[in-house]
Amino acid sequence: MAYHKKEEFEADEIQLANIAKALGHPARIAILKMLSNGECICGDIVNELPLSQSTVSQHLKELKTAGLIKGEIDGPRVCYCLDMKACKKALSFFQSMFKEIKCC
Amino acid sequence: MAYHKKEEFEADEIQLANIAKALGHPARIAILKMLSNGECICGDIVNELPLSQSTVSQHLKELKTAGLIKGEIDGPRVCYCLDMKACKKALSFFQSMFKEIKCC
DNA sequence: ATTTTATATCGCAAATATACGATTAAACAA
DNA sequence: TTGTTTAATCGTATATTTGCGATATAAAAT
Repeated sequence: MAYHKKEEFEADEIQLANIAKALGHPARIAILKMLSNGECICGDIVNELPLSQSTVSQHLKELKTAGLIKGEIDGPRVCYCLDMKACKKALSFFQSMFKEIKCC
Repeated sequence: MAYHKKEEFEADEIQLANIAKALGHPARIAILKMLSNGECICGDIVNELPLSQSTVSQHLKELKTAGLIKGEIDGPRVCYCLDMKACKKALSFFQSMFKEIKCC
């Protein structure tokens, strides 16, 4: 029992942790970088990463679940985009986290 | 074989992902918040979190390994502090990540 | 209607993370 | 020295993540 006590923390701590967790793998950082450079098509992302198609798809799903990206069907392809609202919120989370430190 | 392909990514992607991963649990977010509020003593942190002493110690170790905090022995206690240099670097990483988006 | 192309999902194996109690170690107090 | 307090580490159980190939699905082309 009790092998995850995550729900005992405050909502905003959980939310920030979830976003951070989604960023916690180099493949997902690389994906976000590509998206922010305009590389949006799923297949292009698959081709650039040293991972199989199914693995990349899973990473994309995690980013989508975390709310950081959105996928839009474009013919036979899927075009992914950063969700700017969510990204900005994440950034401001991090900023407030690291600002006004009163520690030793 | 090959159950982690993380080393095949670029160094800065790995570095950012490691920092994000360290932030990817609400307990560690809560710890960083306490530290930034001047609550530095290990025992105080243990008392405030709904986790056992050993578990909190593990979370502290992860934050230390990620370079986000430093521990200093203070008599029988240990005083933890944010590593401001590392935190600022992390923040600037996130900022550049979420800035200048040219996506759809 | 069939085939091709692009993406998602399933099922599984290995790796890693999370949590705890028990134990150890280190500093201080008596 | 002995005991006490504080924090780290060990051992272990369970949960989650990572990765792949195989399969399913859905749109487009033939």
